[in-house]
Amino acid sequence: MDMDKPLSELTRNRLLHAGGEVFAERGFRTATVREICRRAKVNIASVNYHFSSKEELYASVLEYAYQQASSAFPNDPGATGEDTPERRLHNFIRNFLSRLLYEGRPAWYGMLMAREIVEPTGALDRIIERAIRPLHESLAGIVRDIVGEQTSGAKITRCVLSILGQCLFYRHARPVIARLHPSIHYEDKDIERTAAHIAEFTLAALRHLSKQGRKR
Amino acid sequence: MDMDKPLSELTRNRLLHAGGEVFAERGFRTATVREICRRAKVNIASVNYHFSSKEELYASVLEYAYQQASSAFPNDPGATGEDTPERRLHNFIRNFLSRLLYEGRPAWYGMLMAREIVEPTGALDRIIERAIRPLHESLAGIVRDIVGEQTSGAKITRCVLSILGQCLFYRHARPVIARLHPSIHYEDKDIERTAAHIAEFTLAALRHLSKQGRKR
DNA sequence: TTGACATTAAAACGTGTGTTTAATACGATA
DNA sequence: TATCGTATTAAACACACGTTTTAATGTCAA
Repeated sequence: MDMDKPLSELTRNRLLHAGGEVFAERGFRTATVREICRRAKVNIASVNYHFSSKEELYASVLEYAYQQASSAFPNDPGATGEDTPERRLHNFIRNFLSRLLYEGRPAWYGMLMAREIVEPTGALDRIIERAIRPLHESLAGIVRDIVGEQTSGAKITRCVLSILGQCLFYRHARPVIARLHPSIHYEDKDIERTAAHIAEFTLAALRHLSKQGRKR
Repeated sequence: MDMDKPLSELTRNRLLHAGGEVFAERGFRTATVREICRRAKVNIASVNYHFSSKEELYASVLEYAYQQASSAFPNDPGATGEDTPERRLHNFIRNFLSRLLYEGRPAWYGMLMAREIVEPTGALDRIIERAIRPLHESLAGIVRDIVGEQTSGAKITRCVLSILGQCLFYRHARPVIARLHPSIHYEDKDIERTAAHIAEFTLAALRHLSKQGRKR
């Protein structure tokens, strides 16, 4: 989408796109309507005309980003019935990381979700039901397939949180990681490397739990 | 410290304490000087008189909280030479979690640090050198003792990030976890339970890596 | 008691924010 | 072309923020 051609674009769409960028970069609170309008090259009153309020714009951006993300990054791309649970776990992790760390339009939702987790707004409940809970359940299914049915639900929950925590840390602590470990990058093959580590670390833990479960 | 006895307290200390609370709850940007002064029951100009600016107050709060935290939660309490690396890891995790999740004065630093990680301010570099890097190195030492000297530094770094990510997730995603898993609480024995899980999960992964290392 | 300095307080300042208002422009239709 | 509904815009509003200013008050030593 070319921002230099105002005559060919609808104002509303431009606000959605600029809003996606700015909210993803800054989060809801720090993002300003003026910055969004500046990027969209529209008058500041347009936000209230088209969206009523900054909050409604944010809600609409979330909806739009969700639609975009659903097709670009499905939750469980490996669920073809042919992959092993181990492979599905690895795919899940790589997929989730890509959403969080990739910097382009389809990544808005991942970034918006990561921000919402640590800086909750009124939209948190909707994001939980729309994205986080399904994510959690999908991952829980994979974990259960690996550790077996004898492992308690509470234990599986803990494992899911451990996996999500590892992944999200690379998003949330990015400035810190950049300072402590400049060799860790965020291009495609680095995301692959990160996913491989998390998958290996996690699989080892899950196999241990699987054996633990079988001892009872 | 009793906020209802203004005559017995110095204004500066009251601002430090109220600032500690508000910055920990809200983060630097969202915290307001007016809220801090309201809690401290002092006039708003006092911040500029005693601390020059909101930023200087923040920096002083960090310093004060750091002093408090250093005695209450030493980094490696198990380093008496008698504990096994496995036990030291468990102690480290429990200790770190306590800092992050316990809600009382000594926890300010952990909470401030957790916030700074996801919402960096000008104080980030200082916090990295003061707290995060030492934390990282301490943990890296423990990890190395478990996996052995043949494991690469890069791999150890990844493991450290995996451990920190698991712990910090409970802090950063607290509102989400509260909604998805209301049975996960944050009292002392719950922190213990969380630490036990993370330690078990992590030890299993590290033992796997230890064996991997020995195969080469 | 006086004077110097420190501290506190109220009011105001300067700037930024999201929102509102009224005027104008635009596009479609009769 | 005129009319009407919609969209856009500039200016203003109301409020919040961190900071400054100024005057009053408190404290302490001589």
